[in-house]
Amino acid sequence: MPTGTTKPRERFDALDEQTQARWLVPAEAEFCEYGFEKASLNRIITRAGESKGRTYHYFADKGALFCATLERRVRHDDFIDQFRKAASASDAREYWLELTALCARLTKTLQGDGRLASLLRTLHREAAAQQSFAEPLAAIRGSIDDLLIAGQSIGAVRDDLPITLLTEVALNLIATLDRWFALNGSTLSEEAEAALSQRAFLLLMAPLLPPRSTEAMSI
Amino acid sequence: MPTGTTKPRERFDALDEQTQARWLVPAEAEFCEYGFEKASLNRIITRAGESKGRTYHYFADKGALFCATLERRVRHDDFIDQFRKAASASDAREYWLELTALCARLTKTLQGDGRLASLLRTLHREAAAQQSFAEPLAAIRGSIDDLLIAGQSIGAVRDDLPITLLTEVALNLIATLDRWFALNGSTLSEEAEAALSQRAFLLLMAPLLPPRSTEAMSI
DNA sequence: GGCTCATTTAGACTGGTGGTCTAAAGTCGA
DNA sequence: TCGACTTTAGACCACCAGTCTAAATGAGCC
Repeated sequence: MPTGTTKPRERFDALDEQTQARWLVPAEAEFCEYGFEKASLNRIITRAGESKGRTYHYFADKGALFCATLERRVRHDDFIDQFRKAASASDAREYWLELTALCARLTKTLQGDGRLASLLRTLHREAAAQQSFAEPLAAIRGSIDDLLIAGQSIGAVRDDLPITLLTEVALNLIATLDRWFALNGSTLSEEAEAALSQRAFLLLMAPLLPPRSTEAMSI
Repeated sequence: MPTGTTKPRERFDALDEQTQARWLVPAEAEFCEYGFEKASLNRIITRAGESKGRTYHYFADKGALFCATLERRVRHDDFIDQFRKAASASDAREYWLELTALCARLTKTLQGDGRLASLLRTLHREAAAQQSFAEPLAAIRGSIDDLLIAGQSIGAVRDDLPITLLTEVALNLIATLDRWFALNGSTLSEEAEAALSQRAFLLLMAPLLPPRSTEAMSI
């Protein structure tokens, strides 16, 4: 490493968009096709028409390239607004209606952007990818934490279990539903899938709602 | 390959237990420490004091070795009984009590056998591992399908969503809970963890129960 | 014992991996 | 024009999973 003033990441961010795309376009294609571990950095470099030295000058490692690729696709600004809106709901009904809308929008976004969906699935499946995306991921978890805490304060979300556990459950349920529809959606008609997808939201809601008395009894 | 009569797997199964252990013991240690992808077959072979030729004579590939390693640890006979018992419950209350017991037992088993827990977590996390364990995994999914269908017939389990979706959700919830406790359990006292773990079972139950009317309304 | 033929075995070898290193080329202020 | 620093190309490294060849071994059979 040089005198220590600039890090690969800063150097890359300073590049103009077009130059950045030289790596990010082939990288996205590669990561979408092969996932993280099986993606070949050598192949990406070759397809980018770049050299190894230059590549490692701008990226600390394979994970940093994946991170940059994912960050370019992800546009969370709009979602943050909807998060805030849901968090400021004044009763349980409004809260869950907002979350329903948010989820529907997420679904639509993923359906409209196959590349993003693919990268996110890779992120969810591969531990190595999660590691390189650790900070953004922690921020997302934090946002969900906040959202659930807001839900608790109006009685929309159970408060008999640790927040981080609920967040983990919610995050993994979303990923599970997404994956199931990605695998099984093709066997359904367009409308059937939409209807089912809406109903499947109940699966996400159910474990987050305050428990019913009958459940508590049975333990 | 030889005349085609015997396959690597058959050859390995024909070996006596002690000889099998020459591979399986170091393989288990390696897979537990590094997971599937990052485990080094070369290292396993070296630690086993075996040669590459002999190893590939008994195992088709790295996945086959992982499969054999996992199969040795997994003792599902006893669980099958409990599955059957739950499936033959005559009302919802009995059904869920049985499942509670089954889950408690699973928890205890995993706590008592760290190696098994580690291998199962690897299986859940890494797609490549799942691929080599595909048939057993399909069998497990089938068993859960059956269990849920039995639950539906006595009104213990919702029937407004595809069974395979419910199974996937259940399987992933179990894995999520297990992982959360593996990561966060150390910060809890023994009793607190046990109590919490029992309460967390509600998270698994909730999405499987027939929906309450208020939920259905809010959609 | 010998002969034959198939199986078993050791380990060199292959084409790939992510990542490092060196030395040349470029850049820029004085 | 010099010197100091940054950027760049690509040879190189250790290691990977998996293949291949040629020697060793073993089982029947004479």
